[in-house]
Amino acid sequence: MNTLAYGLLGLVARTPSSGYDLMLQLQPYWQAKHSQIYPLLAKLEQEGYMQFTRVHQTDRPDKKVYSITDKGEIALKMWLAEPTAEPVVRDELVLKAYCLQLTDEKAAHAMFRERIDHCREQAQMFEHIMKEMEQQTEGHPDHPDHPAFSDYILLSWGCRRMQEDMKWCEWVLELLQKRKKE
Amino acid sequence: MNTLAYGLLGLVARTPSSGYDLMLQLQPYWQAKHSQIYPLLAKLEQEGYMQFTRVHQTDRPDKKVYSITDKGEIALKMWLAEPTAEPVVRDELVLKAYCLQLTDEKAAHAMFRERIDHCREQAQMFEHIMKEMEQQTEGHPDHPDHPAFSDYILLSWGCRRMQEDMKWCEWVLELLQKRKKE
DNA sequence: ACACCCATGTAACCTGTTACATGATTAG
DNA sequence: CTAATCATGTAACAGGTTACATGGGTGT
Repeated sequence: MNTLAYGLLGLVARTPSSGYDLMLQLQPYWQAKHSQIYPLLAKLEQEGYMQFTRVHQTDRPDKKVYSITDKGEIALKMWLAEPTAEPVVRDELVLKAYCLQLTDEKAAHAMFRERIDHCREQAQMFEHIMKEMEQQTEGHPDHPDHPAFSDYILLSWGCRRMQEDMKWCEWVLELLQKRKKE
Repeated sequence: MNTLAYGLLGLVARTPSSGYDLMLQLQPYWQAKHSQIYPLLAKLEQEGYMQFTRVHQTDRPDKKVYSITDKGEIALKMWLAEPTAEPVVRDELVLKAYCLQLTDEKAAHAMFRERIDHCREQAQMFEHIMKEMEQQTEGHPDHPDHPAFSDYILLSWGCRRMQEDMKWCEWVLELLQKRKKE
């Protein structure tokens, strides 16, 4: 049982879903490809943490809809009580930033511009989902008992991260401007 | 040649260092254990990107001090011009946050408190190094031509990230307070 | 005496990515 | 007709962690 396994358990505990759907839901918060998810789901099912029902679809391929079992829910609750691992961040841009003196202004500028564009895109995506959610639920889901509460705090996390990353890049670009002027 | 390899190249390009030292320098920005670094350095040396000299020390074990070669510097500059990969973040706390409804107040509270403490510690570490740097260089290294400029922007990155993470956790804790009151 | 820091390395294992494979439906 | 989306899977490989292994010096 690794972190990804618990992440999947957490998702199916809320809403029974197919592997494909789980992959898409998880993507913004834990990068994992389908090739990692499908075998893991099979393993979790074999070991009794999940169960699945084959759902026939006419317009689309059939799918396996996984749902959590009692054993799965117990394991999930135990995981939640365990100490949390520290986050792992691996950002190539940070390593590149350390080598800024080896680049020309143009390349340095492009590097941070690209990241800013990427972050803006992602932030807008998060914001868009949040707005949709607020309309659907008719109000701000900022209360812990609101069914969409955890979705709300996760979206906020993603949005904040992107905005902070953007700010840092913009700050670096401003400092880099000084090179030209002086 | 993977990202870690370029990260190591970037470090030795600035200051020739031992594997042990590289591991420590890299830790805050790219988590890698010595067991990954040592074989990689050997490979980079064999392929001509780095060279090393064995340095004898009386009070401590001997060390291999790696420095960059011309081939290494060319490869490094080419990497800098290539498009940058998107950052990878894997944070167990985010997955746990999605399952908040399955936990009691105490566990939820502890989860975020622990993270806040961790972030504060890290942020203080970054701030401390920044202050030391400012004293050594006698002034703010916020100019791109300053030799400590890239260290400065990396430290700022680390500091900002920790502060933002803390803010998010505190925000979640505030929202969780509502559960009790109402 | 025991633990920690410095310093380097290997081996086994787990995690995650890329590529291979299939196939139906829908949108441009 | 071509590309994208939905849907599931396997195989090979790369990246990263944990454990094993060694050994001197320093601090408590």
